[in-house]
Amino acid sequence: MRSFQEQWDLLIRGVEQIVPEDAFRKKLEASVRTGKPLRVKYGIDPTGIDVHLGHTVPLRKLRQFQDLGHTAIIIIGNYTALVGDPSGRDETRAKLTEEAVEANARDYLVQVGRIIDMNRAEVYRNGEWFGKWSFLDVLDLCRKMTVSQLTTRDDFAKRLAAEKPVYLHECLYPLMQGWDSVEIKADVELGGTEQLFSLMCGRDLQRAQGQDGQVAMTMPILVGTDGTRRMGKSLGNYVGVAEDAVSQFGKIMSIPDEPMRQYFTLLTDLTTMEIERWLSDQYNPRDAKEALAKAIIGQYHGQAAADHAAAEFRRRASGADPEEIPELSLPPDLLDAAGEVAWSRLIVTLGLESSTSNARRVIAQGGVNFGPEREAVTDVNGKIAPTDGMIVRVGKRKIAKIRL
RNA sequence: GGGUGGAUACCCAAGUGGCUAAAGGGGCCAGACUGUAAAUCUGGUGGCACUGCCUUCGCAGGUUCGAAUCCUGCUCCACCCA
Repeated sequence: MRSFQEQWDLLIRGVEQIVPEDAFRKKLEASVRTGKPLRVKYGIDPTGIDVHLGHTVPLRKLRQFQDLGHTAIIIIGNYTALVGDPSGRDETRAKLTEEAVEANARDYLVQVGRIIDMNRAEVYRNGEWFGKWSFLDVLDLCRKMTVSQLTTRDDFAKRLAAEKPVYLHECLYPLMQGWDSVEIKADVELGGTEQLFSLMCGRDLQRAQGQDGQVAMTMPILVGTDGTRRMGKSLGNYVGVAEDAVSQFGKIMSIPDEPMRQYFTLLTDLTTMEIERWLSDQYNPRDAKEALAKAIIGQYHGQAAADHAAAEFRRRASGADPEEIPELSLPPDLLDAAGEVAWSRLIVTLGLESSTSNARRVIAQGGVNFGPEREAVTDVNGKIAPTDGMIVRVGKRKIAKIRL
């Protein structure tokens, strides 16, 4: 086992806050001294199915704990998912059916396995204990928190101020999450900064049960590919860990320059010195971003795939056609007696635009060309006699090859 | 139970009888430029058999030459007072 100082230095990297820091120091020291691993908890609500880079921030930290010999504990909030976590939300989450939750949970665990060593991790569903509770038990749990404690929460306070609804069941969420910590006797709980309230709730509940309260370790919220809002599926600004390398590469290259430091720090293992070097004036930001993308993608697809994705991206950036062009057979009745078809119709048939109106617009904007010579299509009402193998390009990224 | 405010295009949000396929912003798309699918600038952004036609402003009716705008009923949402 590594020394206290070594562990400490590694573990605090990228962390937003440790509350209380002092308690963490003591726990870690004790662990080093006794050789007893810390029990580190991370909870997930199985509400969606795409694990994205934002989720990997606390997960990577959890993996770090694991690599230092501590115990990773994943809590699947199958019961809490039925409630809906209000944290950081300005709206109420939709509730899910139990079957959907369980399907999501299984899917989640597979994806989480890309980051966490599942062979060494403990996994629990919080329905394991909450499923056995009676209403009295619930009431008893409710005694642990006051309304005013709840309303001091930023997200609730905001919603109340904005005259948006706050439902009672949402108020129970932090208590449930906190109780999970009691059940598994957590030493540390990881979460995003918006989770602090819930994490501290767990500490309070544990102490009320006579346990040594857990330490809350919060990680910064990763900004999405738009560079402004948090990464999230519903915002469409996320990079999924299960996506193919080329797509991931493109998305990472599309982030603004500003969040590069955050991405480097939270999503790669590069040392602080290496990161600072990439961000210094001696490198073109494009090259730094490429290094960033490679470092991230390598973790999920291997270095070879990452390099390939970079090469592929360069090809496209230089205007060349991608290696693989989707091919599509045209239905025979598409062509008229003269063997021709309207450009707008062809573009829609090839799936390059969603409507003829859009197709016509993009033609009018000079965004369509075809064939090896990249002959431009200029006439909105124009027709073409398609030939086998003909390539049609719309905009910079959309392309298709015709099969007759 | 009583009261008030609200429901407009992908999202936010103007519009309260005709000039409204519907302001503005975001997002998205295209073009230019470049350091990249960054930034910046320009244009576009309901559909179609497209110099025209059709459909859209919570739902269903009604008034009117003409309605997102007025009337009636309904549905949904929020807040306030009890």
